[in-house]
Amino acid sequence: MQLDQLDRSIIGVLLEDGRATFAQIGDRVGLSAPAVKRRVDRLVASGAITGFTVRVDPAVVGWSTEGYVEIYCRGSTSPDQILAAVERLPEVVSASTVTGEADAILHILASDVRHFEQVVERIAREDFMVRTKSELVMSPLLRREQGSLPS
Amino acid sequence: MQLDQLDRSIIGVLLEDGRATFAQIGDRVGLSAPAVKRRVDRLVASGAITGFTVRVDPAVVGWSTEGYVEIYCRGSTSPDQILAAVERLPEVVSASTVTGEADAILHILASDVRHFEQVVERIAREDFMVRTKSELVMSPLLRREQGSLPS
DNA sequence: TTTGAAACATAGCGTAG
DNA sequence: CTACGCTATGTTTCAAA
Repeated sequence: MQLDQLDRSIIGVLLEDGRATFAQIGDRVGLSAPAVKRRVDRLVASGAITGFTVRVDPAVVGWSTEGYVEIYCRGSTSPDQILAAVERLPEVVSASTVTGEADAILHILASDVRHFEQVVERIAREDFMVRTKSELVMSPLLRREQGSLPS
Repeated sequence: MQLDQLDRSIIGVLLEDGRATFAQIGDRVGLSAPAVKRRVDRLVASGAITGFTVRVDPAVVGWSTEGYVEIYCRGSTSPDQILAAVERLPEVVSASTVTGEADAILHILASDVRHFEQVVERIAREDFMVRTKSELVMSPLLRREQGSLPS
């Protein structure tokens, strides 16, 4: 789907405040509330907006340990195999195949270091896995996952 | 702040649907709408909930290139210096100091590979920087940033 | 928790580009 | 024909009892 400038402005407002009313959004982008609603509905239907959520402080809700795991797989491993292995684990928050030495990077949230270790062990036991390399987060300096639009 | 089981259930509902009405949340957790509102207000005031947003498909919106950059700094570099350097760059979506060889991992969204390269170059020019190691995302397999609660 | 007023969402309809 | 604004009605929010 193709977004025009109005769609992009609306998404920009919603990224800042996902509960902004249609009238508030309309004031900022120059449309009436019903017009904004129609566009938001269309953005949701088309998949440009995939959902509405809250941003939560991970430490407060109990995800106090965070880390990245690079995984190295056998040459014959497909992305689908990796996905099938990680999507069962709710602690895996994102997974992507990457260029470079590693085959994929996983982002993991766990309740403590022990829990993190258990998750890594379960991943390491997959039969396509050659080795893993973990990096535990010490201080989260910046966290604005998907917080703006390209200029 | 300490969360009880009700708070955790409310956050769970809001993670799935950030626009759920207080009455809908109440139905699922067993409270009246005003009672839910009071709790949500308290969760926001206490910082457990840091905001409301939309989830957006990064590709649709123009962030079609994604990558991770490990940075290696001089021994004397403080986390604050790293933060100061990256928070100016809107393309840096998260930054954390980590254990292991690298000092920090940055998660970056860019509009294309050229743009990504420019961002990495700007980071590399910081005077505390020794070297960087980039991994470009090929396929995003899984993306549920902060999508659930610890069990 | 209930209540009632104000704000909001949302469908229908007419209009302009 | 698509997208807008306006208006009317049902829902939700929210503060006070």
